[in-house]
Amino acid sequence: MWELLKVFKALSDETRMRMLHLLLDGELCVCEIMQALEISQTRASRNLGILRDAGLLRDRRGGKWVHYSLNQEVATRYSELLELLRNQLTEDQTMVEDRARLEKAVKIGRQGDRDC
Amino acid sequence: MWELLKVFKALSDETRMRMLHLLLDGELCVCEIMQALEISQTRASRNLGILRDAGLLRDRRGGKWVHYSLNQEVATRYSELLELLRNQLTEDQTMVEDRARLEKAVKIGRQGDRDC
DNA sequence: ATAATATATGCGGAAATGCGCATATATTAA
DNA sequence: TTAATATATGCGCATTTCCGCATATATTAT
Repeated sequence: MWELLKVFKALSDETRMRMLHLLLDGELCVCEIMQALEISQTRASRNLGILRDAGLLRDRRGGKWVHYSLNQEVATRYSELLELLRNQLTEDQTMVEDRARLEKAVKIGRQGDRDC
Repeated sequence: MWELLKVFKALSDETRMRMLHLLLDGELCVCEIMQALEISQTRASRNLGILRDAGLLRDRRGGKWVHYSLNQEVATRYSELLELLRNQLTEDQTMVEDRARLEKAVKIGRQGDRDC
């Protein structure tokens, strides 16, 4: 019960719902998410950490960047939840805008560019 | 998005998860739920109201009692969520105990007993 | 080595949440 | 009517949550 409760708590926040929705389509780094959602670095990092601690995301460092993606094990156990997010949110105006900004988003400070 | 967010917020609380789980098996009045969960009347009423306001429950007055049950329209839209609750919680020790207490629970003050 | 970039985190304050107490409201019984 | 029962709610307080600021850490470039 506590695991499911932690998952619901993690999902009960607009910022985190938007993050998770973007991550349904694949791995992203923190700076891409900040740009897509137009939020501060602190806010992005904190909320991604909450989703990770709830078991929904995993992270992976690649060079300067930390990449977040769905934790497949948990994502499978709660696939109904993720489908719900996809179905109910994809058409939402906020999500449309998030995805539009994500397309334009760039990993900042790319001189060097090793290991994106 | 706001509707789904409200649903997640409503579910992100232990008391409300337990209530909803009991209500998966059918309509209950406030005093039955207080007894099953061993919580105060205030706490029961407040949290049932939150689940109702999130659209998950409907209420119906019958005599002295207010009966809460799943809002079928919304429960259908979010059936995946309810299935998740059922699958992940039914075996949980807390839920087993809640159901045991519910079986023994009685509508208090039954002299008269009109309209249960 | 130093500098620049990307992310995480301690701290503090503002806002939201959870809940008990007392009380209000609704219904029924006498 | 008054009394008893079932539920809802205003208020206050303790706890939690959210987030910005400043700063720490990690990595890469020079």
